Amino acid sequence: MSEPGASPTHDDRAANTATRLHSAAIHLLRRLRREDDASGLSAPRLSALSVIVFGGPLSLGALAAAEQVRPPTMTRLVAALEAAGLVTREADPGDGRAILIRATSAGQRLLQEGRDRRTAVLARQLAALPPDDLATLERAAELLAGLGTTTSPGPSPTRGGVTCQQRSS
Amino acid sequence: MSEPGASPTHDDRAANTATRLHSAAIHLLRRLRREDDASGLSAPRLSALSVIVFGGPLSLGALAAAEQVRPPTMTRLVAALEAAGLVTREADPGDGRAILIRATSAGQRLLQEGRDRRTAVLARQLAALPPDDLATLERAAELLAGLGTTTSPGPSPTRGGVTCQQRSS
DNA sequence: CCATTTAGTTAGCTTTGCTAACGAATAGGA
DNA sequence: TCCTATTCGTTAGCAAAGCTAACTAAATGG
Repeated sequence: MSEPGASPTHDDRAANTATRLHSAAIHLLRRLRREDDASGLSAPRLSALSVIVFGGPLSLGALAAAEQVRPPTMTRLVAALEAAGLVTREADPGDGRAILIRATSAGQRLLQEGRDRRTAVLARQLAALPPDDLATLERAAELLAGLGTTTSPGPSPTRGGVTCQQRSS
Repeated sequence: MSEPGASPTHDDRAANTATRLHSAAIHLLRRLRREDDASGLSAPRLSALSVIVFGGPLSLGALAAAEQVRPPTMTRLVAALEAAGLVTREADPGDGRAILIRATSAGQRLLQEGRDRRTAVLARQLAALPPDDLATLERAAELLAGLGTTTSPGPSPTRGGVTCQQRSS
């Protein structure tokens, strides 16, 4: 990038870091996916359930938007969660077209257990790091979460009615 | 976690950070996937091509291991890359069972362009960060890449013949 | 009151992951 | 030397997750 030997510019470092974060994200998720079997819930389902649990009852469209997925995809995910007894689908009293998706107590319970199991491997690896490295990753997670939400200038209000940032898993 | 109000333990912070990194990785990749169409190459193909380009000619098994994927999955990915003229498959002169996968010049070119495009969005966001935040993420990417390779105790030898750590994108 | 828009679903396709089962080639022991 | 492991890659077949296109039902609005 730019002159070899010259100290890299800010933009060069950004591009390089973007590539490496991209790679890291791919491999991190591939590793964590191995733990899915234990909970019986795949990553997309677990992620959607997480939004439902923490984001309160919400519509399918809002859920799809929060998960950055098209409505038909979310329809299928919700159907699977409903079939598993983890969420319910009720008519929205204020809008006959919309539905309200709500987590059951079983869903809340399973989320906790499943997510814990899923991240346990990573947590164990992180716990083995020296404290300052862990702090670096803590801050990195914050920064990465912030990247997605700062697309619009200004303080940006509620961002779709979902509590946001709550969503983990 | 642990006592509310008490300062969190190292393990608590590790668990918390694991959850947030997990979430960040999911959403980061979902955002970047949107850029796939431009290069015509999906994330798994781009990632595999990257290993081939930077990891030199290597066997299918080594490639599958590097990508943390089963051999049949890699067979299909390589077939797609070969059909697109991005890699070649030649017989290994030293082992009649194995094959050597090598990137074509078209593959090298496309990797560069495709990966740049794919990470451009992220790179732009990163470039907008203050230098010390960018440094934090640089270090985080290093740490995350290191997590996957330190599973076995001891210095761990060649790990499958791949240069390792070379793999970017 | 009818036209337009919006919310969700259904249908159908592609890609990616897996396991199981197989053929071919290598390695090692009797 | 020959016969059995083992290993490498492929094929076949399945499930999950993503998409677009097309549809129904409900709400909006002129």
